[in-house]
Amino acid sequence: MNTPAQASHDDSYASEHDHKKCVSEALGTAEHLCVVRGVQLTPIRHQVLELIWENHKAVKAYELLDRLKPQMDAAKPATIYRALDFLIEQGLIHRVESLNAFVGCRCSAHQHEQLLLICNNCQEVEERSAPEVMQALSQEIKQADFIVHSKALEIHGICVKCAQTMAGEQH
Amino acid sequence: MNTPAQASHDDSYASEHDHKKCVSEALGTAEHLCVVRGVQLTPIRHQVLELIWENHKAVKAYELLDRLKPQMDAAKPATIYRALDFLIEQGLIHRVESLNAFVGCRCSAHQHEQLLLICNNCQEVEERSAPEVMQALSQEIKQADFIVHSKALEIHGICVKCAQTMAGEQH
DNA sequence: AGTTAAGTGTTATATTATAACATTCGTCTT
DNA sequence: AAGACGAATGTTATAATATAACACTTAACT
Ligand SMILES: [Zn+2]
Ligand SMILES: [Zn+2]
Ligand SMILES: [Zn+2]
Ligand SMILES: [Zn+2]
Repeated sequence: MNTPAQASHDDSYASEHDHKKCVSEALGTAEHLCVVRGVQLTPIRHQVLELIWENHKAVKAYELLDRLKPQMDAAKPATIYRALDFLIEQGLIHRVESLNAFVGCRCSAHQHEQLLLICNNCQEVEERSAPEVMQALSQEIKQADFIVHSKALEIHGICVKCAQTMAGEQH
Repeated sequence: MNTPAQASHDDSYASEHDHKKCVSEALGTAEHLCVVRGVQLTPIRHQVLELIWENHKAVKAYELLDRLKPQMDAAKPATIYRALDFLIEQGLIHRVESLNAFVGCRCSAHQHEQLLLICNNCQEVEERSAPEVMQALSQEIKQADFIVHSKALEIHGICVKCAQTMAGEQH
């Protein structure tokens, strides 16, 4: 009937925020946008989006496949990749190029290209719209006479929570 | 539909600049840096670096392998990946995350993290140090309390030469 | 009914990357 | 000289990521 064990375990981010709200907002926005756009958020696509939103970590396609199989025995790589293609096209998830992985997008309704801060320790991804960076980038690209199709702006490192945890453990 | 209308000769960039100079500078710098650092630019590593520098396009690992085989029949995937790992560690090449490909670095001796402008038409990659972008990025990352390990800043689109070619062909 | 387009099922394969262990070779030690 | 070592490479196998190709279903439209 429901899924009680969602935000209770090792999810560090979830321990500090109301992740159910993240999920319901993301799914609600996705459903709304798909209706408005006249595209189909089919059961498979919806399930994959939910799986991606289990947490804020970047997740691999084959890990999603493993997570989907219990609910859908017929799931194959194409099942996942087709759903991912759709979700990316609709701007509902980000592909994290430097990890070959995927993460839910919190800004589906607005501009989609964001700066991604990717923690090498916990795999969580923080999106930032970083307007000053984007402004400087526009200038730079204009100077280069380059016609932009898409941007991948990915920073790897240690997020603030992991940094605190590590500091507390003092090596 | 329209045909892709690629640049007819393989080396559009080279037709407009002295590419031999690019190569000799890149190899010279690499040799020098490796001596200074006390690391070995072995024959295999040197050959792979030369192959990467055949042009300014992002090149795939298995394409390099194919190019290496005539010179080195024993070449296997590990041969290439080990050489690439070394060249990346030494900052002599960039890994283009969004293409799973590699390109020579023109700034080996200086800072290595650059903005990459990647042409979807000709695959050439332009590096730009983009100081204003980097400055804004530092600010943004600082605000996020994030500890940076590495950056992947990749813009896809159409380079100025391809744009001109396309415009000349009047679509 | 016939046609079409989107979505999915299914099988197979292509592409990218790493693991694991053996061998070679130069250098340092004894 | 013999042995030990570490770096690089040789070699085999496999893991991980992604796409191609074609069949089938469904719903909408003609
Ligand atoms: Zn959340
Ligand atoms: Zn973290
Ligand atoms: Zn050149
Ligand atoms: Zn181009």
